[in-house]
Amino acid sequence: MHATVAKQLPKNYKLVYDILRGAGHGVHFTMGEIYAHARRKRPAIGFSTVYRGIARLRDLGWIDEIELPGSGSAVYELKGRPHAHFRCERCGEVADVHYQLPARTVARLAARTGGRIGTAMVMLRGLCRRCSV
Amino acid sequence: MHATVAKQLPKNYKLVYDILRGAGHGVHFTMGEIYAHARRKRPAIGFSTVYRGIARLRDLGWIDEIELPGSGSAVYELKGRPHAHFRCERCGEVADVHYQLPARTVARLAARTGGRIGTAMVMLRGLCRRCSV
DNA sequence: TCCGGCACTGAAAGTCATATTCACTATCGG
DNA sequence: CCGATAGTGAATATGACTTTCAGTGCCGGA
Repeated sequence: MHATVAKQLPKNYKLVYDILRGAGHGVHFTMGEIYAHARRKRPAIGFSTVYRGIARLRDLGWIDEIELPGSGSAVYELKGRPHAHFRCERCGEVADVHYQLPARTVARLAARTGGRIGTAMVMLRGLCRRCSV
Repeated sequence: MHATVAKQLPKNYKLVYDILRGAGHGVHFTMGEIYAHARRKRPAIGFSTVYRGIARLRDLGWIDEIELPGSGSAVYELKGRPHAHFRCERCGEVADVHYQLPARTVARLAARTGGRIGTAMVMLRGLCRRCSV
């Protein structure tokens, strides 16, 4: 994986990346949660550094930033294949859903709008299994 | 339509609704734009009143609030049938796209997550026709 | 080894779009 | 006319980023 390149990252940014990588795919963190984890490993680290680390990793394409409509804050996860997200309106939990709009559908929509579609995101909202009981 | 019920709205909320209704379907406004329009019609109106008007109309289900991932602010439009949104990454324009996830697909995803899916939103991002030249 | 520079850092301050609080005021059923 | 309730504008608070500032550290070249 990115190991060899990762070595060139400033150590604090690497620390941030390791938090996400350690959790694995499908685990989501808010900026605040990542900061909390980072402080546990390196108490003197500042919020700005974690923030800049996230920004760098996102720009490098190593992590995905998911903007949750209506939640006020974004969540981050290890870069993976495109997928949809489900957010429970009661507990706020965010779960990955293995689904993406068929390429054919996206192409059809692009033709209809006359522009170029870069990304298509699907956001599902409702009650998760636990909260819907 | 809602005419009879609309009469019961406080006049300032009705003013806000009329701005959206006057523009028709498929036209999007940010909170700030709505406030600007409102002031033109009633210069003494306060931001809070417009804000509360929007909140009320949204709760009544007369307008839709669309949270645009990564845009920092939501846009509002007259309530209509469910549809997807396309946002140009260059000019920021938001356009309606007549498409919604097939009910069958949503049902299949709900079964897979084990929860209940209330809404499914599709957000497309890319370059609009004018910006993609 | 010593130096110049640029990347990296933490704390603090700034931004921006809402949300909420406060002290009235207008309205409506009696 | 009255009291309760809803509506109002100004001001303030909030939350999540985002940028600025004043160093610090590290690296390649002389």
